[in-house]
Formats: sequence, C-alpha cells, structure tokens
Amino acid sequence: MTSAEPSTRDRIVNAASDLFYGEGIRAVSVDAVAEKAGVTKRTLYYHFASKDDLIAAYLRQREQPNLARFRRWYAEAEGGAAEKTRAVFRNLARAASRPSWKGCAFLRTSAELANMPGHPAIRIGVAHKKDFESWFAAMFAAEGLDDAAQLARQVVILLDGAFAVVLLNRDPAYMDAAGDAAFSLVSGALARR
Amino acid sequence: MTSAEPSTRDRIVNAASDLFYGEGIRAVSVDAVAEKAGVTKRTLYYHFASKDDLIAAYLRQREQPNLARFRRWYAEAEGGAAEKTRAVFRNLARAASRPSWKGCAFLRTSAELANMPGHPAIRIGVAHKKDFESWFAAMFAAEGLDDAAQLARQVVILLDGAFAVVLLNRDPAYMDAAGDAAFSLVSGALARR
DNA sequence: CTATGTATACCGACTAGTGAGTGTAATCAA
DNA sequence: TTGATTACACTCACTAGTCGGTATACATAG
Repeated sequence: MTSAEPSTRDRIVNAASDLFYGEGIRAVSVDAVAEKAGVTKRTLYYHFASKDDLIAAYLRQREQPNLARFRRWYAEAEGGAAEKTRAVFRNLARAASRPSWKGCAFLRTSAELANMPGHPAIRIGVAHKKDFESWFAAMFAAEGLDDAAQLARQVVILLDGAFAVVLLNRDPAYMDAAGDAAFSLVSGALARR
Repeated sequence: MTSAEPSTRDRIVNAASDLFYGEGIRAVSVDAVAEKAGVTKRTLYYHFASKDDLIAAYLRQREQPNLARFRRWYAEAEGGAAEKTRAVFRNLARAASRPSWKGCAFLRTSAELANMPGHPAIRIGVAHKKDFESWFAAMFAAEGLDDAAQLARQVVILLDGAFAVVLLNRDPAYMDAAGDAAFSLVSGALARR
C-alpha cells in the first residue's frame, strides 16, 4: 500500500531520462529537467554538481535495466544460440517500431559528445558496451565456441549498426536483416565447432 | 594557376562542415560558423535561410565525396568481392585512428536530431545510406549473387555499427572485426552461389 | 524541557552570457 | 543599377550556474 514515493533525486533522474532520451542532451535545458521533475533548479543543483553530472546519472540509471532486458529476451527465446541471438533482434525490432523509440541512449550520447572524449558519459557508455559484449561472449563460450569473443564483438557491432540505421530511416526491417546476419555468423561458428 | 577561389557560399559550407563535424551541430553556433568562414553573420543569412538550411547544405556537400572514397577503396583492393569488402573496413580503420575522425556525419546528425523526424538533414542521410546500400548491392549482384540486396544491407549495418562503436570506444580493432564479419557473410554467400 | 547547534532538503530570484535571427544604412564590384 | 557584402546595433528567448535564505528534523547542552 505504501506506494514507495521516489526520492527527489530519483524524480530528477527520471525526468532527465525522459527528456534527454526523447529530445537529446544538448536540446534539453537544465530548467526543463527541473520543471518536469517538479523541482526548482536550485534543488536540482543541490543533488547534481552540473549538467554533465546529471547526464552521467541518466546513463548510469539505464545500464542495468538495459542489460536485464536483453538477457531476458535471450533466455526466453526458443532454440540454440543462433536462434536466441536472432530473437534479440526480433524483440528489438518490435521495440523500435514505437515512435517513442529513439535508438540507443549510449550511442546517441557518444554522438552528441563526440567532441568531449573524456566525458564521464562516454566512459559509462564504453563500459556498458563492454559488459554487453562480455555477456554475449559468455553465452557463446557456453556453447563450446573457440571464437566466442570475436563472435560476440561482431554481434554487438550488428546490434549497434541496427540501432544507428533504424534510428535514421525508422525501418525496423533493418533490425531483422541484422538479426539474420547475426544468425548466419553464429550458426556458421557452431557448424565449424 | 588560377587557384579557383571558393565562393563565399562554399567558404561558409566548408566552415560549417569543419565545425559541425568536429563539434556537433547543436554545439556550434551560427556566429562561430560565420567567424570561421571570415564572413559576417548577415552574409551567412543572405545565403542560407536558417541554421537548419545550413545543416542540410553541410550534409549534401559530404554525400558525393563520401561515396567516391568508398568506391575507390573497393575498386583498388585486391581479390574478390569478399576481400574487397573487407578492404573497405581496413581503410576505414586507418581513417578512424586519426583523432579528428568523429564517425559518420549522417549518423551523428540523425542522433542529434532524433527528435525532429522530418528534418531535411535526416532525409539527406536516409538517401545517402540508401545510395550506399544500392551500390554495394550492385557490386554483389555483379558477382552473380541472388541475395545481393540482403547482403548489401547487412554490410551497411556492419559499417554503421563499426562507425558507432568506434566513435564510442575509439578502438579501431572493432572496425576490423566488422570487416571480418562482412568477409564471412560475403564469402559464405559466394560459396552458396 | 528548553536552547542552541547542525545537517539535509528545498526554493525564488538572480547573474552573466549565449542562442538564432533581424533591421538598417553604407559600401563595393560588375 | 543590381547583387553581394559589411558593420553593428538590436531583440527576445533561453542557458548553465549561483546567491541568500528558509523549513524541518534531530541532535546535545544547560
């Protein structure tokens, strides 16, 4: 019954998440985030040292749910590693057909902050993609594949390519084409096993 | 001997290109572009109706050289279609190791303008990627591949994935991993021919 | 059981600067 | 004369970040 009111800090991060993901980081002002959170800007700056700090919090918040979702899609899919990998892309195609879908938050942030290589947000993105790649590598290694690491890397590239291309042309068919490519690569590796 | 002085308009577009590509569209002001072009803001607005108009001109200017460069890389590479495709990624890996490299202008623009789906710049990006895909499809069809269109699409996804990932982690090894994946896919298709 | 201190969380109003875009009059070259 | 350009002042909305102050809670000292 206690509805677990989110803390002020969480409300700010949630507002930032909605706006930064939906509109882009540079397109959204700190004032807009504060207003959406129902908080004054002064309070926002009480909880976060700067906009950059808020950006970092926005990405950190997305890391775990993102990973969990992909893991779930993989686990719940029927078939072997190749089918499971393709299923991830299928689920993503479904998600990407919603208008509110705006690609991968980490990739878009790195595109926006390309002129700030050491930015905390970039580092968070790098770590997240590395976690992702390691997880895929573990899945593939469990199938007894020698080149699990290389394969995982290629699947991640396909995933991110699909993110980027579908964000551009809004055609989810590209997501499935990427899934088919991943399927080919994984089943090829399994056949060579 | 005539050094072919660029027109004022071209100087403005070149300045915009340097700054937009290097810093990001939203991070660069119209004043900064005018100053870099050695022109008053009023002159800039004589040639372009708005910043959005200038953004579109920036991307239009990059289309043809971009395509030409990739065509050249493909044409000059040794070997068959699979090797030639991989060579494109190798060349890109070399380009991407320069610090001034900041990924794909079209993809980064679509990430920055994700909240403006109908923006002219987005449309230019979509058309450019489509041209790219068609060109690859023609190359593969020339090898007598039935699934040239699907294959071209997958190669483009790998290319764009490599763009996105390497922009994030600045590790050109990912470019080569993508090239290896493209090589696998193309040579697999050739073997099934 | 008051009084004082201290830490957390919060706010309204503000600063100093930047954003895109405009108005206008003057200059320059063909 | 016409198209291109400059100089520069200007608008108006917005931007990241700050100043000074307040309300509450929970201490501990007298």
